[in-house]
Amino acid sequence: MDPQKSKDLPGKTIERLSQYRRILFNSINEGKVNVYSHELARMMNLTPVQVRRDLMLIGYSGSQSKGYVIKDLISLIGKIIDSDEPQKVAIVGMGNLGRAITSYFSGKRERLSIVAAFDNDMQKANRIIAGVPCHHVNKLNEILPAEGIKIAILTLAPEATNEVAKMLFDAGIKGILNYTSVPLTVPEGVFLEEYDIVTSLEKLAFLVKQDM
Amino acid sequence: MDPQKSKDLPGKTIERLSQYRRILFNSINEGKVNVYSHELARMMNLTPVQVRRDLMLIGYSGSQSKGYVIKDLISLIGKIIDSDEPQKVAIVGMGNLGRAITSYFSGKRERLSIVAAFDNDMQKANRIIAGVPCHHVNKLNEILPAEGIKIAILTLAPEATNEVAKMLFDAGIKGILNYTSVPLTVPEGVFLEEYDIVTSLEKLAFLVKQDM
DNA sequence: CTATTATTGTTAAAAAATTAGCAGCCTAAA
DNA sequence: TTTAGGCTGCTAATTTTTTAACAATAATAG
Repeated sequence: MDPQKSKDLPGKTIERLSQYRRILFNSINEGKVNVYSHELARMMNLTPVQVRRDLMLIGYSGSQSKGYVIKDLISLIGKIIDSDEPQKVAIVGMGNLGRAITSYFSGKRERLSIVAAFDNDMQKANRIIAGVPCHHVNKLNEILPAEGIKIAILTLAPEATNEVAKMLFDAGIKGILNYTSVPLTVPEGVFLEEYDIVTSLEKLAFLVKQDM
Repeated sequence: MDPQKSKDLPGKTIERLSQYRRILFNSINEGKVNVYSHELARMMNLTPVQVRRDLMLIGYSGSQSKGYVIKDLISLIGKIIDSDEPQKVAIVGMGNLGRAITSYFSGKRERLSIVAAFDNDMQKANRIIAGVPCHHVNKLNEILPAEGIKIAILTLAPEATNEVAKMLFDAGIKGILNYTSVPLTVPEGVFLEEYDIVTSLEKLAFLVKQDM
């Protein structure tokens, strides 16, 4: 596909591409070779039109009779969303949530892996936690540039968030996945994804309440 | 505000209302009484226009000179998104993530609290974990209706997800917050919020890569 | 060989969410 | 008093995302 184009893929399409790929890995393992848009749609809980449109945007063509060739599609999605060299990720804050996410990822992906953890608790420094070496936060400045880490996951206490975020920017971080309850402001050129559990739960509670 | 109206508040506005409220609690604690749209916007990392629009939608009016009265705003948001009686939540799957979320919530909110946990590991049944009584999943059918639980958080292994989801629907669950990597399909009348860590991280990695 | 069916690819329409623009109002200073 | 400045509330425009509609195409059955 035209590499120029992938720059302006809609954000939502990127998210779905990541999910298509994972779902399709399962299908491959089940021995499937081809897939129709309506099948993929049902697996992902979308409409077939949306699937076709997403695939159109990335320039992938299937056949009218057989649908899409799963392994080709997986490979194309990889070409678009994966980077050439593996990307390293740091996680900051090794409380319950930090450990949960780290061990969830541990050894799961090779192109995108958590290679360093940080915490402000001296007890946790210089140990391996959930399979990842843990350092004291004051080492951020050394380790991130040295390891070439550009992406960080934030799972720390609200009080510390802003201060640590600043350290991350100084250390050259370009992408932040913020699981704190503190809304972050990032400098120009840094990407931010935020997710807040309480918000989702309150929204859900609202919808359920309204419906009664 | 007109109760009819709150039915069709945009989803994104609901999410922001939940966040406004939490941010405003902090402001109150710092002794602030009034807040301007641009202040609230900066705290939340939004534009002032968006803040004003959200507040317009819920029918709240501030004053041109003082902005909004924080405690009134908090109270109005509560009237809209909270339900009259406290809502009970169950969490299914007491692995790392399940425990992390549970202990994060433990005792934090009164109107919305996790009151029961479930796991398919017999070892975990009939114990208190992260402050919440844990049962075996085969008790779902008894406990959820008995306790009047309408909302469930899913933090279990992918293999088990679909089967357990079905049990939840049968037990009368009306809202599901799905943290599994399995996309769910829910029956008519059940609300679904999904969030997948891997997707966010892959999207972020894509954006960072593209930017270089 | 032709008609039928089911699928894709794409353009166009619709819906949802954000952003812009500005009238009107309050305050305070001149 | 009058004027200037800064803020809200709202309508309209824009952008983003989803959905609809349908021509084109391949396989299949008759």
